[in-house]
Amino acid sequence: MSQKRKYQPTESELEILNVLWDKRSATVREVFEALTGNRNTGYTTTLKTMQIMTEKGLLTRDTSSRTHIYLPAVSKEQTQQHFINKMVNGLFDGSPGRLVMGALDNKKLSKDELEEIQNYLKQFE
Amino acid sequence: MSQKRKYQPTESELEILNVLWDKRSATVREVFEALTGNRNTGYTTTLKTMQIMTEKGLLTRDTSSRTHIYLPAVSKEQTQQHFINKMVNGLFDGSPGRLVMGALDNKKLSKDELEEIQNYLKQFE
DNA sequence: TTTGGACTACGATTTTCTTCGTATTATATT
DNA sequence: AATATAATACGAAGAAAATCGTAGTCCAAA
Repeated sequence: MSQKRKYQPTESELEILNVLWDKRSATVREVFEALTGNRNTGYTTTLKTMQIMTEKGLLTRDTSSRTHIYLPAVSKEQTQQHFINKMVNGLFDGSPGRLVMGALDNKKLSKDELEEIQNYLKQFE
Repeated sequence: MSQKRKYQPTESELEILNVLWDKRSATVREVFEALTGNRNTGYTTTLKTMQIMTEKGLLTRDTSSRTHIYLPAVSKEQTQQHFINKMVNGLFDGSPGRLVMGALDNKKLSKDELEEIQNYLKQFE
């Protein structure tokens, strides 16, 4: 029974998580730097959001030094599955298969990716 | 160039759209009835939300009778693609293929659905 | 014809998310 | 040592979403 988490990341929290999933761990400054380009918000916005995420249990942090070091407390895969389920239930009549087919229809799907999927599918046979 | 819609449905707007996509058209009362079971909100909440959705251009309505009749103004497929793209960008590194594989990993995927996907994939070869 | 039920309109409240400014403290540079 | 730089904490404003209550209107049944 996969215990349902109380808090799931919001949109801007997801952007922060993406940075942390990529870097494994980072300071607020590093996350902020990685984010500029995408977003255009102030440093304290990122700080505040990461503090809230820590309260929510989405991040953990090492506060032993003055400059705190943050880590993701939720895995990317776990989060992906949550949103896949949400999408399946909310938009694909509860059928994961329909989501798969919807994603296969996606215009941005490349030949290479299609081939990769073909191969991936073999493992289910 | 698929013109990007100004408004995309929120979560509770999506629930309403699902009813309308299913029924093709419905009154507020009918939507409300269909929703009880899922949600537990008052009638005027549904009414208000549907009025806002009409302002946003997500619904249209026939107001010639006292009891208004609502219709979806956006297609399900179009909406699905929007959220697929959003998910791909926000959670799957911009790769639709990874979303497909994530959805294939979904526990609730049945044997039948897998087979259906296998067949569906053939059309891309 | 009166009255009760069902409908719409709309303002207002609550909650959640996002953003920022300011105060305070620690560190580093001159 | 003094000052500038950079970090955290925190309150609060702003915006969007969700919810509800009430007022007013139409219609049908008694």
